Amino acid sequence: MYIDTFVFKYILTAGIYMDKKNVRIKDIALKAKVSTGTVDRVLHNRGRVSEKVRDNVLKIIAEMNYEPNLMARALGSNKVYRLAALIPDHGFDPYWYAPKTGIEKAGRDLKQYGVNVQQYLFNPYSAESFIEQAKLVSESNPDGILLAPIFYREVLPFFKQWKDREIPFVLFNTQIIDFDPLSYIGQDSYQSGMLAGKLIHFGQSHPGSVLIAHIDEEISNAAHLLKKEQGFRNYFLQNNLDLYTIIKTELNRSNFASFTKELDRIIESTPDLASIFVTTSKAFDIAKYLEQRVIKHIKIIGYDLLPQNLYYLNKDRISFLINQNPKGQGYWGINQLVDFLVFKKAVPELKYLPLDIVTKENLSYYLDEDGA
Amino acid sequence: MYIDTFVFKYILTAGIYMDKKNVRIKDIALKAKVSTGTVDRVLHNRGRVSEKVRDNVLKIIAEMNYEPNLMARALGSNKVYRLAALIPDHGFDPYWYAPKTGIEKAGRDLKQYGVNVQQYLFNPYSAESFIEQAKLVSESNPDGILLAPIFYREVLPFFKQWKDREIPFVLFNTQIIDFDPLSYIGQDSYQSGMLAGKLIHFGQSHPGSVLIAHIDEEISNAAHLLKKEQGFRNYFLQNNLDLYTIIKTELNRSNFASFTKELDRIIESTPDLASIFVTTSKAFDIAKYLEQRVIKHIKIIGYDLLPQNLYYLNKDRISFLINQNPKGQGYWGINQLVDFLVFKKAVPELKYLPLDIVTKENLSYYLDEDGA
DNA sequence: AAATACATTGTGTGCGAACACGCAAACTGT
DNA sequence: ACAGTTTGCGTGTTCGCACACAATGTATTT
Repeated sequence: MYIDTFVFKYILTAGIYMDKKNVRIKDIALKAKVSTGTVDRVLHNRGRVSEKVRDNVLKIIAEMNYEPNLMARALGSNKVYRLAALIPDHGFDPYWYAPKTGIEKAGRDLKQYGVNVQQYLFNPYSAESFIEQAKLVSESNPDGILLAPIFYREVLPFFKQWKDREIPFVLFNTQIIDFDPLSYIGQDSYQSGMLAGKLIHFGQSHPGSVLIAHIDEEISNAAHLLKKEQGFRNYFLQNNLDLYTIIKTELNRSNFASFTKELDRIIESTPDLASIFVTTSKAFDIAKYLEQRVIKHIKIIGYDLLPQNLYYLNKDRISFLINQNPKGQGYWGINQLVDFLVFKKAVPELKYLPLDIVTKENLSYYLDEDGA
Repeated sequence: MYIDTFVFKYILTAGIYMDKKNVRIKDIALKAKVSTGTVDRVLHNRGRVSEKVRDNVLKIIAEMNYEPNLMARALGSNKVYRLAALIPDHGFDPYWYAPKTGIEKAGRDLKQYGVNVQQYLFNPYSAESFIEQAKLVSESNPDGILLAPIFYREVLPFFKQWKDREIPFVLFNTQIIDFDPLSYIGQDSYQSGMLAGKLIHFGQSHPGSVLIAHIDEEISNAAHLLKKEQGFRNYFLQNNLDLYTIIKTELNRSNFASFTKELDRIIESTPDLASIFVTTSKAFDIAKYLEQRVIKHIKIIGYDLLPQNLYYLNKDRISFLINQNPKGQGYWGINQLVDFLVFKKAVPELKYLPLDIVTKENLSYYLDEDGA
């Protein structure tokens, strides 16, 4: 009778049990007195196996605590997985540069597993552009899709189509629960609003006015922003900080004159304004304005590590940036697809990434992180 | 002539170049008109190869941009790597629980690569205990070692020994550059002091007194603490905040009476004390003290997500905790060893982990993170 | 009783790299 | 000149898994 030598190889040394190598299909076959082919059939519900044998094999698999060797699996199957990433072009909004790099990093890391990521970029301000690229994605018939579904109405037909064709898709940045996606990767907007509230409250011990500024050229992300606002307001409510006055504005960067004018109006009419919470990644616009007006006492909290934001962060014009980890969103999004497709693991349908508080002093650690 | 079909398989679709699968040794052999064995010899400087062939193969390797398939490599070699982790027992100091879990997570993740991690725990307050466990590590003759070298003098002979025996070792938590370790994983203490300075300054816009509290039963970590203090002080210096008075104390928890008495003395003699920076993971002791004395206006900044700290963080008695990512230190430490031993990658000799600013509102994301 | 159908189980090959082995040609020395 | 050594290179097996294919066995039919 054949017995693998390794079974004996890694036994006790000085009473300390050394984990032996993992159980293989072969070991199970041996113990169950069947061939590896049969074990394989049981494991993958492939072909037919008699009740009796199946039950026995399953029992032994459980007993021996079998876990497949993922490397051997990936090596053997040698399949190429083609993934599509459908994201906005960062030429239109620099925010989208980070997810792109995360996706690219994931692509590099996973290349050895036969993963191939193709990007499809669309104009975040044009629904037609989105539809056009989404069609291309569909036509390319990928094995999985990662996308930032910022056009709710327009994306739904694609979801339906992908679901019918059984192509798994992972969302990031914007959460949509229709047609149950494989997974959503992103930030908890409400909670990040709370966090911003905490930071502002901490930096402003004496009550005063606080401005919430929504700066975006479109309202396509409105759901996000409103959740942030809600979280922010609730922080002050829950902590009974009713001496703080919260005011709010919606600004449009495309018209610089009106942008400035509106801010002028607010500053003038709110002498006790001490902090501004910018719900989008455009805090630098406020910082620039304050710099021009030589106003130094107003603190800014914003989002995302865009170069323009970092410029003002390093000048201490922006106090904190909340990092929504956009690079990580791209990175983990691809990883979720691969976990599902290649490694056949169960993937959580919701993955919130950390809300990092970034300031001048700890910035460097968040810049070139490995996407992890 | 034999040509692999895959070379032609993944070519252009609609003008988009699809990355083909990775180059294999076989492909190189084919192009260089030698056998795979020869390519292998060139790659590993194993056996002898004529100048001419060697140069040609090297050229083609570079040309084709060959990258070995790590999975195939690990699968084939089938070696068991035994790693030793030499860390303090968290029974003596709960701080060490997190690194332990990180090490364990890494062990689980890497088990499939034939990695086996054995822990050796020592009493962080006993040099003898450390020596004893370090000896056990040496005797077990591991393939690699991860350790928190908190006893400087005592660890040096072991470093020498391991270096002689060519056992790579990675340090975390405490940086020691003698006998050049493979890598150091940890935090930048100076920078974290700066960060604490920023936070306290932000929360205390009106000048006042600030207390630096070193709380530890031993001074074994003193180098750390001093660097933190230095960074902290330099924040105030560099920003010309000379209206802030920085005072300092060293407290000892083992004697509760004197601990309380010293704090009483400071509080009394410093009426404008507004913030306390605790350089160790024992901020909860200060929080408890302030709670007992019903003092609410003094803000605390501390380190590390110990359960006791979290208790006071959630009660808003501690404003912020700087997370030194102890779990990540363990996790990445093991990973460095594996990258070096198993995957034969180059590993950075210094890896600083992010200094996360943790508050009640973003705590949850740092608690059950995957160690990444 | 032989032929056929179908249910069940076993065997063999390939994935990419590592490495042991082996064999021929080119040297070496006496 | 011939045995022995060194040099230079090719072959074959292994790792664990997936999957195609081959080979059993059992039941039903003619």
